[in-house]
Amino acid sequence: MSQALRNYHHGDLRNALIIAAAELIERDSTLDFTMAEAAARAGVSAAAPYRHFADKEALLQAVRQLAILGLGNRAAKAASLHPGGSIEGILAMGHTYLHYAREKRAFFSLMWEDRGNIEEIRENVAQEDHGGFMILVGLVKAFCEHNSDTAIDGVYLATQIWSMTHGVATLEASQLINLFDRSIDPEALLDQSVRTLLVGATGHQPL
Amino acid sequence: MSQALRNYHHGDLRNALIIAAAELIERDSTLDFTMAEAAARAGVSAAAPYRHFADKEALLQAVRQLAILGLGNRAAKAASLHPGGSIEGILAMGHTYLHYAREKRAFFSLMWEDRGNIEEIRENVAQEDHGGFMILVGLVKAFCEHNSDTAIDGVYLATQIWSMTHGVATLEASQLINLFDRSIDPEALLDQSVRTLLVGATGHQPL
DNA sequence: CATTAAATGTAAATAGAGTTAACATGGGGA
DNA sequence: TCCCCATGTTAACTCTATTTACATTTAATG
Repeated sequence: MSQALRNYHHGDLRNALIIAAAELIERDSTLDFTMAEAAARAGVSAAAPYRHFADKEALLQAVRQLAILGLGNRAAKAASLHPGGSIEGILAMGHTYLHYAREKRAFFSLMWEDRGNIEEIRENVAQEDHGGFMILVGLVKAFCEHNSDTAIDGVYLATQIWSMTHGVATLEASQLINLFDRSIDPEALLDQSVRTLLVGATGHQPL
Repeated sequence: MSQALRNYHHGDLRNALIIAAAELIERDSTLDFTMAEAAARAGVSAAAPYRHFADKEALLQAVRQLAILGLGNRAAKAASLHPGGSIEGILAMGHTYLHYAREKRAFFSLMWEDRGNIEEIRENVAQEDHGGFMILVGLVKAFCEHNSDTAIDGVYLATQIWSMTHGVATLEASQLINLFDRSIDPEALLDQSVRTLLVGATGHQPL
């Protein structure tokens, strides 16, 4: 099977549906596209998707993988722009996260949405490095090696930083980050917090 | 109008619906109760709710207020158990938050869900102190007065702490907080992070 | 190469949920 | 007391997900 104008058998419907769904999510900035519209966009009938996905959640799950990969790619790109072991690389990861959360609002929320099957997720997600978390761990470890004498648990510290970053991103998405002080700038607040966490962990002077 | 067995006119349907919805959310730990079931539970027909709420989102909004108040009450209670200016009070707020997020999963996610109307939310939310944020601000300010010479922006520092706490709570809810290290304990990680943020802000020694 | 089972599409039906429309009731003020 | 309006009711209506029964290829098999 080659390209577009196939009759009856599409040839690559599964992927076409994932792309169609992603486009609709992108277009409307919401997750409530209809299966029928995704199917139509892929050029098939409304029932066809059910040959490839058990239900809408299964299709969303596939899009979720895509979204997580997308964030991971951005993270990798951001990290590559800064010298290893530098704090700038770590801060850039945070900025990338905030930027993604803003620009890809619906995809971002899709990522953290309720999904079932803990263990299955755990596997998928771990394989994909889940949006670049291991990249952050690498940056954190490198930073600590350059800036601390004592051994530091990179995963632990990275989890602290991720939590902070995720908190800022989600509170901003809920329009609550500057509920009581409109002047608060998410990036600045995050940067400062991350610096503090790094200083606290390494025991060094302010950066 | 007095109590229960009213015919035709319910008497207090609006509140009865809010309670019914909250009960269903509590029972199923999910937000997808049906309007019909909420109505039935309140003893009215499926169309009756629309005399009091424009749509399901409006009913959810009312429940959301309740949830936010509930968290605020817990926060107030937690704060009252610790001496003013102590770090224990601040840490207890975090524990309360994590506990609420676990115990009232659906209510918790409802709080941060997409809702429209930014400015309206801002008003409602600010009036209600949004889950006890101002209590946290008070605790933080008191702490800083006891532990620092320089002036500290309490709202800013409290926002950092809230972000951290919110990040831990939401990542835990998504089962991601210990994705790469199953031994991570959310409370411990949060406590440590909050201490670091406080130390960083006050410039004092580790607590 | 013909046959046929498995995979993948289609159209039409089903079912559940939100929401609206048209009508009913009854409590409270003029 | 009477009438209006808020509040309920029942019966549609619409939109979606999903299933069922049937159609068409593809591809493996003899």
